[in-house]
Amino acid sequence: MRSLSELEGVSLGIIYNFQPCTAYFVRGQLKSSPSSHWQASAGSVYPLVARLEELGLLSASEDGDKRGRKYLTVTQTGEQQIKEWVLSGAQQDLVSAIMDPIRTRIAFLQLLDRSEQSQYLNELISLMEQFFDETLIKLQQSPKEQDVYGYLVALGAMQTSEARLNWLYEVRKSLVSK
Amino acid sequence: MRSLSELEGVSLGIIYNFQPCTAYFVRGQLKSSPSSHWQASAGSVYPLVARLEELGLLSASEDGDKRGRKYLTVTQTGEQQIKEWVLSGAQQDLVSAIMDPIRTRIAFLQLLDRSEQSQYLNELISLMEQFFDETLIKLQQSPKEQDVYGYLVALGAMQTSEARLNWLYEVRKSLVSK
DNA sequence: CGATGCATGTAAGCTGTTACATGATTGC
DNA sequence: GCAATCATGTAACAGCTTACATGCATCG
Repeated sequence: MRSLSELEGVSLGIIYNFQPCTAYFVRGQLKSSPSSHWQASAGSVYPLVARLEELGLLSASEDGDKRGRKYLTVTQTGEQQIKEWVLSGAQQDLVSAIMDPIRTRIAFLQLLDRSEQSQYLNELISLMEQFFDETLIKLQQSPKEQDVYGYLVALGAMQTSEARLNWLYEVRKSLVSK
Repeated sequence: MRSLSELEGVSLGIIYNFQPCTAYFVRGQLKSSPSSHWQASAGSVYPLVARLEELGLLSASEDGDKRGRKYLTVTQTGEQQIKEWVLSGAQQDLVSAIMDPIRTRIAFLQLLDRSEQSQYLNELISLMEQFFDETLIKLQQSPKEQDVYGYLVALGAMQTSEARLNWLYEVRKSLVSK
């Protein structure tokens, strides 16, 4: 059986953690996740659910309630597949591949003149500080004892964010004093 | 004019930094970039170059040399587009959206039993240490005076990597001692 | 003279996006 | 009663991947 894509993996995982739940709920979880990378549009999630159902990884309640809600649960095969997906993290490319759109752009900062550069960096730093504060608050709200895994994920998001922010300070320092 | 995708942005940027150069060279640069997220298969780069040429953002030497090489250069319009792409980094979603496949998987670690968890975490940490060492070496080889931007990118990759590794240590600590 | 690397490209297929369309329920 | 939110889905399209196909150049 083919391996799951990232979106398939997280989606199945979310369904597993909150089952029985709806596809709509999964979308909400994805949107509010610390890595807000997941846009999880309707056009991706519903076909995805249909796909996973056809593969026998999850089952849906027949034509839902009067409101049209279909409740999803993960099958045993599905559970096994999530495990394999989680374990597939232990590969060089997944460990190394951390893409940062800001870092990517810094490589081409020389295209801007000096004043544009410092203005841009100030904007970036301001936005990053905002985001960092948000992740800090989310972390403090995250109940450490109740859901260790959720807490650890929030902690990771916060620490990565902190590292990026500190790096941006260094970038500004070396480009301004240059 | 529509805005550039991430891959289009970096590719144009690379061509700008190294022009005149070939599409093949761009692929090589993408592969060796610190964010090795970019796979840059032939099937993506060549159509991309054709696309950007049609948009008038870059121009290619007519049917290349005997060896078939086509040299690419960025037009003035293209230069302006890179600038806009760089500046487009100052948006909340780009500042926040840092996706980490490892962090994503930790959210579902409870599916593994205790011994599987610690074995998995040890594997991850071992791989991360390897990758961190590599980024450190790359950073030390990166000539700080000659190419500040390249140095800063490498520095960012190293610091993010360091933060992730330290986070993984904390994850292991809290899950083992639990 | 054969393997490896340089260099170009195409075709099929999958996944995801945007935009649209529909209808029930809840709260003001 | 109307707006917002819950909830499902579809159609067109874009972008990227894998796999394939081709040919020249260089080095041992």
